[in-house]
Amino acid sequence: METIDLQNLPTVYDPKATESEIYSYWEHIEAFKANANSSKQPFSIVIPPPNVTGVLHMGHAIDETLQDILVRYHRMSGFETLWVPGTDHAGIATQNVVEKQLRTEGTDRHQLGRDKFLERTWDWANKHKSHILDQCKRLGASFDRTRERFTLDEGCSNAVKEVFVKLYEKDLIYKGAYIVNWCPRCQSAISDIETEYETEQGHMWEISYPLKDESGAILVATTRPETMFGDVAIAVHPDDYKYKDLIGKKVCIPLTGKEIPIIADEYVDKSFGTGAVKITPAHDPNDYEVGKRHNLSPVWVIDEEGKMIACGDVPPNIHGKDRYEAREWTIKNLEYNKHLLRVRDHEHNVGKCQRCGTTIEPLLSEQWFVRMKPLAQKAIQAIHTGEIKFIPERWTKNYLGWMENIRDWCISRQLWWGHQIPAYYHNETGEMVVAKENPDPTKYTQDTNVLDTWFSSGLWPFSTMGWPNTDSADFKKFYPTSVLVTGFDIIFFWVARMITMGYEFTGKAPFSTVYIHGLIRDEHGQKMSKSKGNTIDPVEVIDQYGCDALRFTLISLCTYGGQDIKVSNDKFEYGRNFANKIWNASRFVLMNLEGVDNQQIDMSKLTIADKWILNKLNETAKEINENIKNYRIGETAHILYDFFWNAYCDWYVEIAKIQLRNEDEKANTQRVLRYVLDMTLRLLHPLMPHITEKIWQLIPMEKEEKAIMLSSFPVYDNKLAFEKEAVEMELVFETIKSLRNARQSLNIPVSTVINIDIHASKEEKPIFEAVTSYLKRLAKVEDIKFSEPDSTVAKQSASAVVGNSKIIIPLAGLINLDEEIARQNKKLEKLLNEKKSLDSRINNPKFVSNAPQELIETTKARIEELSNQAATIEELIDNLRG
RNA sequence: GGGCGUUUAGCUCAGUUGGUAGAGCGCUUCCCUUACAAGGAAGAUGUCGGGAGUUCGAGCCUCUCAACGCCCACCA
Repeated sequence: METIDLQNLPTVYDPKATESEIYSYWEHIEAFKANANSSKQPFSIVIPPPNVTGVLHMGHAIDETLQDILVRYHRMSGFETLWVPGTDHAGIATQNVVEKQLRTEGTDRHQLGRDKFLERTWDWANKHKSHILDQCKRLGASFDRTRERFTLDEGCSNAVKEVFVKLYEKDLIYKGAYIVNWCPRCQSAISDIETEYETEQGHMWEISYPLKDESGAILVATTRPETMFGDVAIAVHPDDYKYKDLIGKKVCIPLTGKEIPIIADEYVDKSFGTGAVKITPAHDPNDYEVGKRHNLSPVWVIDEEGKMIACGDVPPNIHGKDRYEAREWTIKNLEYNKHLLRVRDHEHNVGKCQRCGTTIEPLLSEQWFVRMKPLAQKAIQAIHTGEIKFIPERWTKNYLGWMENIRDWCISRQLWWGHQIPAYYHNETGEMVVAKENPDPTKYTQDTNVLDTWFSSGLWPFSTMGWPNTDSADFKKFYPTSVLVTGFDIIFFWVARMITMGYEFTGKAPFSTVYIHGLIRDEHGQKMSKSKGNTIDPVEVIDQYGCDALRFTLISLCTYGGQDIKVSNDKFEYGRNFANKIWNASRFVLMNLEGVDNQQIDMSKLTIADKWILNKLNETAKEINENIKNYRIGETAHILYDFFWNAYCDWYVEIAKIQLRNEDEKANTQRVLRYVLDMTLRLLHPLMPHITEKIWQLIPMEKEEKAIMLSSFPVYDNKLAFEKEAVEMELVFETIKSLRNARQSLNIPVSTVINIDIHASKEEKPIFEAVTSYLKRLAKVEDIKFSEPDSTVAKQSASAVVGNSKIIIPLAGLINLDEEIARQNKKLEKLLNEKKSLDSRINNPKFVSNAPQELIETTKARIEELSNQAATIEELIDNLRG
């Protein structure tokens, strides 16, 4: 990197210029590249692959940032670290996008044909594939682009075929006719979890089905009258006395007159509706089960587009009509023919397609399924054995609940974009062969269905590592991965499937930890969505505030409990301001490192303040390591913010200004300033990669690595523990604050010179003597005098009681005595209040007998201190009244 | 119907082994002090949702009630 004049750095941090420069530098030195042949301990993460159709949103921002923090932390901590990037082909979503394009061109996929359509979709995917990962680069993601994968690439496709064939051979995949959730718009089956239920205001129609023998009628309640033409029976509860005599009789379907039986089945709830249910096996999951029990053949009346089928069972007037139009026609005609006896408003839940929002049609059709129950066993076991743990823990219950009640997974989709099912049918005999390759393309035709997108995502942790080649270097080195980071919304879709597939095919958990973070919401707590128009574009935030500001803000909002995170645009000022603070403090340090040597800190020449900051840095390093290891990432942001701003900037840098003017202390102070800055930047680097790298490159010192991201992460070091000085400095800070407080509340202008007289206790005197230069500058004191603890106090003095000493500010004629008396009384009251409550505690015999000894000791000591201070203040007040 | 989460300063939220509450923003006062006004200094502000219990001691543990939110199941 070019040399820069450290004296003339801009006063405002410029993230835009910095970020692109720094990211290119990392790419240039290949800092993200993992080495599968390394002897270092591995740490690996696979990215939850964003959809190729996607544009970066806040959910990616938080997810990628958390992963990047873990990755950078481990890389710096000596692990061979791999973060695999990639994208998901997103079956339905992508096909929808391309189909939409075709529609605007006045054509559709059927006119184009499968091959041409796929060609076109591949073009589109290839064009967009890099886009979202390039956007992730703006987030500072340190993933290894040389290992970028796509769920539909050759390797993943090979893994998919391998898995499909193996599962089929073990009878864990089967083909069968079942009621599935059918989306009439996507024209495909979708899985149970792709179906979202919404409460809708509907109606309950009560329809009278006349008995064939004309002895009466049976009243049936339904929310979907248009399906009545597919009825094959009316069911009642076997014990329902109302209907006992009707069981076995026949009724006629109104409007068509088709005869169907009245049957008895336990499924019917006597108390709901009329107690009689129409059974439509082809269009309702429960009815299907009833139909099967009673050997009733299903009758299809609604087709794959949601239109009424032109068959003998459906009245000709509605042949080919949409299901809702058919409903209206049916109701009108039932009413006209006096078959409709009652209509009630009825609130019910309606299934919707997750992708397009279209109301699902339960449809009996032939699909491919994965038998999940046997596969789930190990995935459940893994939680109990602790092989896999969820963070936060509460998600385990959620996961287990789903796993233990898991149902078969419908994996076939009637789409073109995706992994085509590796089943082949003989053109003449129809014989089916399931194999990785077509046994004879001249004789066999491949199944036209493709697999659910999540089928390939479920293999992601090992398909990206070269599996099924278990000898591949990446698989051997980096599988199983270390941790999976994602939002709770895809625990069932994705996490659960990776775990089941991982165990089945690699015999191992694909990761040992699942780290679940909250969802990003808008400032009102609403989920962000394009349709609501309440999204915040991370790229815009980066342009406005900078990537590190975005990252730091988001991270600081992450709680250990994984609560959802509400953000609004201006929240990012928090991170922006912090970045700017880092920049300016660093700028100060760099400006004052002129002529600095390459020496280490001289530990024999440390001042009390040097020891305090080194101790504090050391404690901070310890806490950061612990918190990252425990996935308390939000906490690391708070700790570092507090350390850098409130300790390093507000106190140490201010004190360093004094020490730098002292020729004896200058050189070592420079080294301490530099060392603490260096270490703090390293601690901050995982959170704020760009600014820390930028500044680190500018620090004049010998560096073991080319980049901070490759340097070693600070850990606790015994040599830097200075507990005694840390406590002593607290007294110094309290003294300075008290003096500032006195000046402010007594309205003593900066221009007025004050002197102080320290009546120091024997133990505290050496501390005050060591820091007179700090007191003078930071508390704006001209002259400092020391007196014996019990010396007479000058009349008309303001004062401050700290520790066991008192600081006297003689101010004859300058202050309003009543004001000072009031100020002291307020302080006194505070002390006495605290003392009172501690007294009542210590006077309680039960407390003394039950509380831990250590607490009793500190309570006693505190009471002692409080009473001494209170007595001193009372004396001072008397003196003022004098 | 089952499960989970939330309720703490005006706002947004932290607060894991139970020892009398913190941050950011906002607010008040002073300050352009040669790193930073996106800054510095000094301050004010809380019966920790209601009720009961356990305990020497509860924001934290137990029970209960209330409000809001989410997930799962889904009776036609």
